[in-house]
Amino acid sequence: MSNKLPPVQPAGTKAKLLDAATRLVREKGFSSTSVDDLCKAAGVTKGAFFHHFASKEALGVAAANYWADTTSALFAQAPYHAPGNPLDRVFAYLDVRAALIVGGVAEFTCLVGTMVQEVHETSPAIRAACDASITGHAETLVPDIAAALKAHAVVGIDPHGLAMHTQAVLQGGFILAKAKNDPEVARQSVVYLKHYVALLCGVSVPE
Amino acid sequence: MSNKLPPVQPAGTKAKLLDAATRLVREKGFSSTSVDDLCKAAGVTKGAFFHHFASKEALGVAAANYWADTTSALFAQAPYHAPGNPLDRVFAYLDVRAALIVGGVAEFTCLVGTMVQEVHETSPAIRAACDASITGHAETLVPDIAAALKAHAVVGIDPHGLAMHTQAVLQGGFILAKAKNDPEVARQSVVYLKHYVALLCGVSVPE
DNA sequence: GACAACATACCAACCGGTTGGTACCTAGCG
DNA sequence: CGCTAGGTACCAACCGGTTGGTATGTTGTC
Repeated sequence: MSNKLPPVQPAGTKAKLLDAATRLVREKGFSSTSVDDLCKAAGVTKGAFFHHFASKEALGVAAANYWADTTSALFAQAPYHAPGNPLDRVFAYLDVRAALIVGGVAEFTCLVGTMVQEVHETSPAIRAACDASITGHAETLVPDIAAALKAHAVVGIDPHGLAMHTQAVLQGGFILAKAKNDPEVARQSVVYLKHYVALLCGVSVPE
Repeated sequence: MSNKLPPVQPAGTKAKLLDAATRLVREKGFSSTSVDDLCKAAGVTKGAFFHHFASKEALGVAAANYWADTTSALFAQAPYHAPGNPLDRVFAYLDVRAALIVGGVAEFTCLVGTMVQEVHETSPAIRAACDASITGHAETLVPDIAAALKAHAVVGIDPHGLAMHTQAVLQGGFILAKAKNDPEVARQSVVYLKHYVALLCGVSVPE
């Protein structure tokens, strides 16, 4: 009956706070989300909050890292790695991204893109964590992009730059979706991006 | 010597507040910019603020409209309308946009893109004003885009959709520039967009 | 003397953060 | 084995400062 595992029992106070942050910050922004809001949403007290995080800024950094972890796990097991052809994997990635843009705006938008807008000048630590999340994800696309460009003899395009460009299109689509309160404009931008990749590689856009 | 024009004399308290908002909101975000901050930056008292604006939210709406006015005046007199060829005008527009992406992040980023991220769910009035600013600017590009597509016999592309896509690329570039604290990534995304337009129209990218 | 354009002083609510304390688990010791 | 020392996890109450907003007063102009 001895239980040597982590002493916690229900779901982890820290994780509950991080989950609450992921939701609330995307709804209201970082600075409009108060520590009290977070605690209430997570069902914990403020004492517990400051036991786990030295400051609200520290929670911001932790939330960005948590976001990087959960999204990279999501994309690692996503079905877009299946195609044998690298270009088809790139197309499949963009299809997955477009398919994820559904429902309420706060549900499909990017936590770190939202946070970095607000705090890029006031919190270097959060800014760096958000940058690491975005850039780290973009880098996972580079092998497929590089292989696709090479296979189609495309020259003069930097795979890293194109990977960052895909993230720019997604982040910009999120902003437009927020402005219009409608996901459609963001999905449409992914279609234009897919079209660009197709033209670049000299193939017709699939589907 | 009788002056029947607006009774103001120096530079306009309202305009000073709006200018301060344009600067501070891009630096710190909307909710982190307090009414006191705005007043101090504009050199006016809080009584003056609430004389001109019913609430902080009302200032947000006014700032979005002010932004729409000043940027549309800027782009109306920009040199990209000169070329006789519509496609060249589109390229020139993108060159102008890229050329504007210089200096500190808060200086070239978009006020309404920043604001709408934060308040899209909490302030419908500000959200609508930001949408009007972005969409209104995008619509000014439609005639040139439509003419360019027609001149090059491109079918299946909606000029309105492509115009919105250009704004998505710009807004996304701004976010990446904030994350990296470097304008270069935003300029680069404009280059990819220009490349897309060139491929679409079957021409080589100029310069 | 009516009215717009401010200024000054103030307010209740809320902010991030701190305090002192409690409950519980584990390690070590005799 | 019992006991205690120390650490982790958490809580309720509180703190000084800041928040958006207001009430009231003053000034200059038609």
